[in-house]
Amino acid sequence: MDRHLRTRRILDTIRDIPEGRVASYGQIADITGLVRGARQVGYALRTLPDGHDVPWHRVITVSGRIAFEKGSSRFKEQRERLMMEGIAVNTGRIDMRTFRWQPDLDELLWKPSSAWDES
DNA sequence: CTGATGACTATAG
DNA sequence: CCTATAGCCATCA
Repeated sequence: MDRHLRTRRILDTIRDIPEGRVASYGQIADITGLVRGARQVGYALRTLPDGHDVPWHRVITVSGRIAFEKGSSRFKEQRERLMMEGIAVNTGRIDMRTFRWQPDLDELLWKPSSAWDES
Protein backbone atom coordinates (compact mmCIF):
# COMPACT_ATOMS: atom_id res chain seq x y z
CA MET A 1 0.00 0.00 0.00
CA ASP A 2 1.21 3.45 -0.89
CA ARG A 3 2.44 5.31 2.16
CA HIS A 4 0.53 8.48 1.47
CA LEU A 5 -2.72 6.56 1.09
CA ARG A 6 -1.98 4.71 4.33
CA THR A 7 -1.27 7.97 6.12
CA ARG A 8 -4.45 9.51 4.79
CA ARG A 9 -6.52 6.57 6.03
CA ILE A 10 -4.89 6.70 9.44
CA LEU A 11 -5.69 10.39 9.77
CA ASP A 12 -9.24 9.80 8.53
CA THR A 13 -9.76 7.23 11.25
CA ILE A 14 -8.47 9.63 13.88
CA ARG A 15 -10.86 12.28 12.63
CA ASP A 16 -13.69 9.88 13.46
CA ILE A 17 -12.85 9.80 17.15
CA PRO A 18 -15.68 11.74 18.80
CA GLU A 19 -14.99 14.67 21.08
CA GLY A 20 -14.65 13.51 24.66
CA ARG A 21 -13.29 10.10 23.64
CA VAL A 22 -9.82 8.61 23.16
CA ALA A 23 -8.33 5.70 21.22
CA SER A 24 -5.02 3.86 21.43
CA TYR A 25 -2.43 3.84 18.65
CA GLY A 26 -3.06 0.14 18.13
CA GLN A 27 -6.82 0.65 18.01
CA ILE A 28 -6.45 3.25 15.28
CA ALA A 29 -4.21 0.87 13.35
CA ASP A 30 -6.73 -1.97 13.67
CA ILE A 31 -9.68 0.12 12.53
CA THR A 32 -7.62 1.43 9.63
CA GLY A 33 -6.85 -2.13 8.65
CA LEU A 34 -3.15 -2.15 9.47
CA VAL A 35 -1.62 -5.20 11.11
CA ARG A 36 0.66 -4.41 14.03
CA GLY A 37 0.67 -0.81 12.88
CA ALA A 38 0.71 1.10 16.15
CA ARG A 39 4.13 2.57 15.41
CA GLN A 40 2.97 3.65 11.96
CA VAL A 41 0.10 5.54 13.57
CA GLY A 42 2.63 7.28 15.76
CA TYR A 43 4.74 8.06 12.73
CA ALA A 44 1.75 9.54 10.87
CA LEU A 45 1.02 11.80 13.81
CA ARG A 46 4.64 12.82 14.10
CA THR A 47 4.60 14.08 10.52
CA LEU A 48 1.36 16.04 10.61
CA PRO A 49 1.37 18.89 8.09
CA ASP A 50 0.69 22.45 9.15
CA GLY A 51 -2.93 23.48 9.16
CA HIS A 52 -4.23 19.95 9.72
CA ASP A 53 -7.59 19.28 11.33
CA VAL A 54 -6.64 16.04 13.06
CA PRO A 55 -7.63 15.63 16.72
CA TRP A 56 -4.21 14.14 17.54
CA HIS A 57 -4.65 14.62 21.28
CA ARG A 58 -7.34 11.92 21.38
CA VAL A 59 -4.76 9.22 20.58
CA ILE A 60 -2.98 7.75 23.61
CA THR A 61 -1.25 4.50 24.56
CA VAL A 62 -3.21 1.32 25.16
CA SER A 63 -2.50 1.62 28.87
CA GLY A 64 -4.29 4.95 29.02
CA ARG A 65 -1.27 7.20 29.19
CA ILE A 66 -0.07 10.11 27.11
CA ALA A 67 2.84 8.89 25.05
CA PHE A 68 4.99 11.95 25.63
CA GLU A 69 7.36 12.25 28.53
CA LYS A 70 5.55 13.47 31.61
CA GLY A 71 6.33 17.11 32.21
CA SER A 72 7.29 17.86 28.60
CA SER A 73 5.58 20.74 26.82
CA ARG A 74 3.84 18.37 24.43
CA PHE A 75 2.61 16.28 27.35
CA LYS A 76 1.14 19.37 28.95
CA GLU A 77 -0.51 20.52 25.74
CA GLN A 78 -2.14 17.16 25.15
CA ARG A 79 -3.36 16.93 28.72
CA GLU A 80 -4.79 20.42 28.43
CA ARG A 81 -6.63 19.61 25.21
CA LEU A 82 -8.05 16.42 26.70
CA MET A 83 -9.26 18.07 29.88
CA MET A 84 -10.71 20.85 27.73
CA GLU A 85 -13.22 18.38 26.33
CA GLY A 86 -14.06 16.71 29.59
CA ILE A 87 -11.58 13.84 29.64
CA ALA A 88 -10.17 13.29 33.12
CA VAL A 89 -6.40 12.93 33.25
CA ASN A 90 -5.34 11.84 36.71
CA THR A 91 -1.63 11.43 37.44
CA GLY A 92 -1.06 11.33 33.71
CA ARG A 93 -3.53 8.53 33.21
CA ILE A 94 -6.92 8.20 31.59
CA ASP A 95 -9.55 5.59 32.45
CA MET A 96 -9.93 3.68 29.20
CA ARG A 97 -13.05 1.93 30.44
CA THR A 98 -14.76 5.30 30.60
CA PHE A 99 -13.25 7.28 27.74
CA ARG A 100 -12.19 4.70 25.15
CA TRP A 101 -13.92 5.23 21.82
CA GLN A 102 -16.07 2.23 20.99
CA PRO A 103 -17.42 2.66 17.46
CA ASP A 104 -20.50 0.56 16.78
CA LEU A 105 -20.97 -1.68 13.75
CA ASP A 106 -22.84 0.97 11.77
CA GLU A 107 -19.99 3.38 12.24
CA LEU A 108 -17.41 0.87 11.03
CA LEU A 109 -19.45 -0.26 8.05
CA TRP A 110 -19.82 3.31 6.97
CA LYS A 111 -16.14 3.33 6.10
CA PRO A 112 -15.28 -0.20 4.99
CA SER A 113 -12.61 1.00 2.58
CA SER A 114 -9.96 1.15 5.24
CA ALA A 115 -10.10 -2.54 6.02
CA TRP A 116 -10.15 -4.40 2.73
CA ASP A 117 -9.86 -2.06 -0.20
CA GLU A 118 -6.26 -2.37 -1.25
CA SER A 119 -6.28 -0.12 -4.33
C1' DC B 1 22.11 -2.60 1.84
C1' DT B 2 22.52 -1.88 7.00
C1' DG B 3 21.85 -0.18 11.24
C1' DA B 4 19.36 3.28 14.10
C1' DT B 5 15.02 5.36 15.48
C1' DG B 6 10.50 5.91 17.65
C1' DA B 7 3.74 9.96 19.48
C1' DC B 8 3.89 1.28 20.27
C1' DT B 9 2.77 -3.12 22.96
C1' DA B 10 2.81 -7.47 25.42
C1' DT B 11 4.98 -9.84 28.96
C1' DA B 12 7.69 -10.89 33.05
C1' DG B 13 9.41 -9.82 37.54
C1' DC C 1 2.39 0.36 39.81
C1' DC C 2 7.02 0.33 37.86
C1' DT C 3 11.03 -0.99 35.02
C1' DA C 4 13.27 -3.91 31.73
C1' DT C 5 13.08 -6.51 27.57
C1' DA C 6 11.89 -8.17 23.44
C1' DG C 7 9.06 -7.97 19.37
C1' DC C 8 7.36 -4.85 15.92
C1' DC C 9 7.87 -2.22 11.23
C1' DA C 10 7.99 1.97 8.11
C1' DT C 11 11.51 5.48 7.59
C1' DC C 12 15.91 7.56 7.38
C1' DA C 13 20.80 8.37 7.15
